[in-house]
Amino acid sequence: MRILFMGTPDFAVASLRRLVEDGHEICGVFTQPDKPKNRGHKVAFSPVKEYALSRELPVYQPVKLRDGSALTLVQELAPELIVVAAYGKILPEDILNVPPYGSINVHASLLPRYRGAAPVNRAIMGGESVTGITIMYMAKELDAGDMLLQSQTAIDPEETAAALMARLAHIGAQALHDALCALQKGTAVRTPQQHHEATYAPMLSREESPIDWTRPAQAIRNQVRGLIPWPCACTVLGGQTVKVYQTAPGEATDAAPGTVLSGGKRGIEISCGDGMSLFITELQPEGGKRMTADAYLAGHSIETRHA
RNA sequence: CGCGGGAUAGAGCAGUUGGUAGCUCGUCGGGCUCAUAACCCGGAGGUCGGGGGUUCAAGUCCCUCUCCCGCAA
Repeated sequence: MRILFMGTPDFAVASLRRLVEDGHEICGVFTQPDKPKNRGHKVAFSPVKEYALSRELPVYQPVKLRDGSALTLVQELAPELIVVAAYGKILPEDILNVPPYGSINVHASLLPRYRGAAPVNRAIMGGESVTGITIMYMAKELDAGDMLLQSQTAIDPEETAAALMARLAHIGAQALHDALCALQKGTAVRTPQQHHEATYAPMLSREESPIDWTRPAQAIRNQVRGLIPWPCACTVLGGQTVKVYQTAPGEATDAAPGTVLSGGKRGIEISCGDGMSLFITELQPEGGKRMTADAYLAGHSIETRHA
């Protein structure tokens, strides 16, 4: 099939790669414009752009989609189908309606739950034990279109958002493949979403990083897992901000939330809001590298209070 | 030229006004203990990121290169 692909991060690359390997004709790849990103002010290409360039696929990086020129471009590319995976821009209806087969989206949640920009992170932060991929037709309202198929997977209790995201990228690619097969055979079924059960997964923000130790231990552990690799949960230890990468379950305690109870081989034990503690087992101080709590303790003294 | 922190023993850190490098953990050997994520004794391990300069003397001061990281985007 002649496909116009739109995506930006690694999650989207898996789907694009699968389309290419399945022999589809990729008439164009839309991805977010290059922006000054890293330290310094170096511009970095999106993972999708990197991959597209390596396959010599035509890359387009429109800044605005509603000024008419993007619509004209899509019409000129004349795709039979548009496939979107974590593109990061809202598509106007007139563009969605260009291809005869319509426009479909690879979304990393079991819709109608977790509609929006950060479904994987929010699912983990919400303590979910199951999530998945939904392939759906795109509609005017965000992530509200009719579903083509879903594929679910269990979330390991210790799995980080980064790890789950990588798994879902592959599951998504497979689901996309299956959906396209159904579309081409004409066996695809449209299932409307149960809109009243919809929940939303808004974009993550840096303000969600600081750990609130008055929350329950498990909620904090979910926050730590869910915010990896960005923005990461953080707290203040000995006057300096540290990112918390991994935690382990603790024990019952009656200490005030946020109290450092111990520091040893099991990690740095801190009391939480529900009478339980947790152990920080892996962290990263400002300006330092990611390290185990054990290593951190070798060169930092423990203080008994923090923010 | 966006702001800033850092590079010292396998790991994490100290190192004062320049004077031949120290701590914690780990590691090796020994001891103690019913036992230990415990404790005691002893040992090994570093051309102080690379290059250049100042000096009688540089981890420490100056210049430069490379790499790592936090913030901001």
